[in-house]
Amino acid sequence: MLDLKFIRENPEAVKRGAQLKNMTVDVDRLLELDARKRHVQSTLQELQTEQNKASKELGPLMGQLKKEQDPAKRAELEAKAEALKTRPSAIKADMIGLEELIRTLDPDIEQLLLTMPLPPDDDVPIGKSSEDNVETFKWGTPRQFDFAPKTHLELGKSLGLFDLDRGVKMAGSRSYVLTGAGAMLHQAVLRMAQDFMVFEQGFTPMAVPVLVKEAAMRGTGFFPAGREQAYRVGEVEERDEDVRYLTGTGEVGLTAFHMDEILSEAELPRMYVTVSTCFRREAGTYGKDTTGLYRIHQFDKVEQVVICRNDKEESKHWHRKMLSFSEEMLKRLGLPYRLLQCCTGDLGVKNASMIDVETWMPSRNGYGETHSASRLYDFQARRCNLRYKTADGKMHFCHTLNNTVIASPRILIPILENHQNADGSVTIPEPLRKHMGGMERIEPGK
RNA sequence: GGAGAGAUGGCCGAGCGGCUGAAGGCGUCGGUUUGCUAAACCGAUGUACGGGGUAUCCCCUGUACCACGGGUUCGAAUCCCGUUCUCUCCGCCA
Repeated sequence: MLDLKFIRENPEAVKRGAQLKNMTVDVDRLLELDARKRHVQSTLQELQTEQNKASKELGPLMGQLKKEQDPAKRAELEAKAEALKTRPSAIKADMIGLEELIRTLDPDIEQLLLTMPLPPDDDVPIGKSSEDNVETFKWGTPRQFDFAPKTHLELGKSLGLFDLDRGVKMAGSRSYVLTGAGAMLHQAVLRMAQDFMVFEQGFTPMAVPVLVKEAAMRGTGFFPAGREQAYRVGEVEERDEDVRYLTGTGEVGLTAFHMDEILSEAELPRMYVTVSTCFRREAGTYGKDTTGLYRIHQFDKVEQVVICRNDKEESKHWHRKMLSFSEEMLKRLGLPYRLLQCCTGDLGVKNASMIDVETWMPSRNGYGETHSASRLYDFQARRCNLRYKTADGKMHFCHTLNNTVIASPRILIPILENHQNADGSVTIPEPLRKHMGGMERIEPGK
C-alpha cells in the first residue's frame, strides 16, 4: 500500500509508476474522494469539539445537582443543565449524518488505495511484458548430450518417479503423485535448501499456516489483485469471517507473522525461512505448460523472507544477498541458470524490483523460471501495519523482501534432465545424497 | 458440541455514565546525587488522522482510539446487542 499522503503530494509519480507497470488506476478519483472525506471529517471534528465543550461544563454541573438538596437551587441548576444540553442535541443529527457519509466514503478509498501499485525503481528497465526482461548474468554451460536426452516426463516414467495419470484421476488437471525415489528426491531438495538457510545462513526456520484469513492475503499484497489465483475455503453461505484462503507461497505466513506489530530496531533484520505447500489456481493459464511438473496446482517451496529497516540501500543489499542464496542452491546442484532483471511491465503491484532466476531445462531447450526475488520496500509492511521503533522512539514501517530458495517438484525437471545418463539412469547431485540414504544414482528397474 | 469467565496503554493492574487518554505499580528514557556500579529522589514516557505554524523528521491545536462492530444517552472504558479471540470445566475425537 502506498502512503496516501505520498499520493496526495506526488500524484504524477504514482500515475507514471502504474503506467510503467501496465496498470490502470484511478488516482484522480482517489484524491477526489480523499479530499471530500477530509472536508467532511473536519466539519465533523468541529461539531465534536462543541459537544465535548458542553460535556465538560455539564459534568460538574450534574455532580452538583446530585448533591443539592435545596429545591430552589435545584431548579436553577436543572435549568442551566437543560440550556447546556440544547446545542449538543441540536447538532446530533448532523453529526450522525456526517459519520454516515464518512462510512460510505471509507470503503471506496480503501479499495482504491489497495490497487495503487508501488512505482518501479529507477534502475528497472522499462518494458511491456516478460519479453522485455533483461538477462543480467549467466552461470554454467548447458550440457551437450552425446546421446538423445529424455525429458523429465520420460525419465519419470521409466524410473518410476511420479505418476501424473493417477494424480489427475484423484485431483484433476495439473496434479501429480511423486513416487518412490521421486518422492525422496523432492524431500531431499527441500531439506537441503532449508538446512542451507538455517545452518549456513542463520535464518530462523518456521512452520506457518497455509490456510489464512483475508487480512493476511491483503496484508501481503496478494489481494485484491490476485484473488482469482487463490483457492477459497469455506461454504458459499458462510460469513466472510469464516472464509480462509490457501496460500500460494510461504511468503504470506512469514510476512503476516508480524502483522500489526511494532518491532524494535534492535531485533531487525528478521530472517525467516519456511518450507510450505503452495496452492495456485493458475487461472488464465489454460493450455500453458500443460504437461509434466512445470505448472501445477500444488507444490512445496522453501521460501526466504527478510524484514529489515526502512532503508532503500539495506533493502537492495538484502535483495542481492537473498538472490545469492538461490544461486548457491543451483550451483550446488550443478544446474546452469541465468538471472533476469524483470522489466517494469512484468512487475506486480507490490514490487519495486524483481529478479527472476531461470534454470536450464534441456527438454525446453531453454531456461525456465524457478525463482523470483522481490524487493517491496515498505509496500507490504504498510498493508500489514508492520512497524518498528528506533532507539530514540521514532516509528517507521519496515521493509520486506522475499525470494524462493527452492521450489519442488519444478526444480526436479532440471535436476533429472541435466543429470541423466546414457543408460537411462540419473545421477543424484552430491548434496542431496545424504538425504536419500546415500543413494548416488536412480536406476531403472530399482 | 454443552456450561461458565474474561479481553483496559510496552507489561501488570484500578476504574460510581460526566472533571479519565485513562489511578497505582513495573519497565524504558532524561536529570540530580554518586569515585564506578547500585540505591534514592525528580521529571518524562501511546498511536492514528485532520488543521495551523517562517514546518521533511520540530512546535501548537483538534478529533478518534480501553478486543471488533453496532445501539442507548446531551455525554460511554463504564449500560445494551452482535461478532471475534482467550481461559476453565464437561463431552467427543486424535
